[in-house]
Amino acid sequence: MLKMDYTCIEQDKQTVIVHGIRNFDLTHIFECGQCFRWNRFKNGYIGIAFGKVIYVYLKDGKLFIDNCTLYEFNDIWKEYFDLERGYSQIKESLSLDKVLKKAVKFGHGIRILRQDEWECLVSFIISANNAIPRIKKSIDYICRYFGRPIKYKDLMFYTFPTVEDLAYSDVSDIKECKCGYRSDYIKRSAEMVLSGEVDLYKLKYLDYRDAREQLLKLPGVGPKVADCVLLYSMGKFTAFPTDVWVGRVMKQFYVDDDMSLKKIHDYAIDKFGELSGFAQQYLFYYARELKIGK
DNA sequence: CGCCAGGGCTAGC
DNA sequence: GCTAGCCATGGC
Repeated sequence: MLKMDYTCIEQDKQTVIVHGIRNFDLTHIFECGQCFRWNRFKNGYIGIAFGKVIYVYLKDGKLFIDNCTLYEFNDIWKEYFDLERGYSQIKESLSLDKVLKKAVKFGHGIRILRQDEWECLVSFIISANNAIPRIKKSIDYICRYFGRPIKYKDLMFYTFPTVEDLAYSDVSDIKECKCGYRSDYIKRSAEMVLSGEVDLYKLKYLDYRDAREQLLKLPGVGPKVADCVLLYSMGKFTAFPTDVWVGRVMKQFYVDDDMSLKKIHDYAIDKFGELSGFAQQYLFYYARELKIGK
């Protein structure tokens, strides 16, 4: 079993080149619903995370990360892209299940990103009862309004605002970012994180249950949003975000049509165990791309 | 026009 | 513990 999904790296001017990359497809990674700030650019994607803009593309079986130093690769992107995890074994285990075998084949290059906790929290508060294009727009507005500008290739990008930026903001300004009734949740959650009432950046050291319980104290955070934050920013792979799409695909292949989302969630975690989060991600991408159950 | 979108909050049981 | 109605906003 391979521990890593790359072999070595080299630097060429402002680009880090990652050799021996496997189980890695940029479209799968960025279009499977786990992140909202990456956009197609030339042969790859351009985006911003942890205050840095990068342009990533695959060529000749190598991953090119432009606008990146060796230090930044090791400090940020190696973990962000979860490159030290071997996905082959995960995919093999999940593929013992007939349905997941198809889903894994369909989204073979999916990797679960390790995003910033705060950005992830706000993003998925916005996601509640919302449509993905609108979620992306609202997050973009928030970054333009409250974030810090960064220039790259004569293009302007904006960092995600800090906890303080939003805790001290005016709710009406958040509303101007088209966040609707979620604006107040964002402001109040920011205040609770800033005060330490919920110690957001320590939650990754707790187990899944305890970290989830803490997240559920935040306004705008229910079971589904909490699981997204746990899975996409804290490496809690027992999380199984159960939204309408996952509900549809589960009802199509696994459970009765009238089962509640909460029961489906519990059923899935019992079935997939430590691999629940990976299973969810393959199933979500499969279901949404193929519009299963709709 | 009504319905839906990566749900959560609240009231009522 | 569970469910029904409500919620901003825009695309269809």
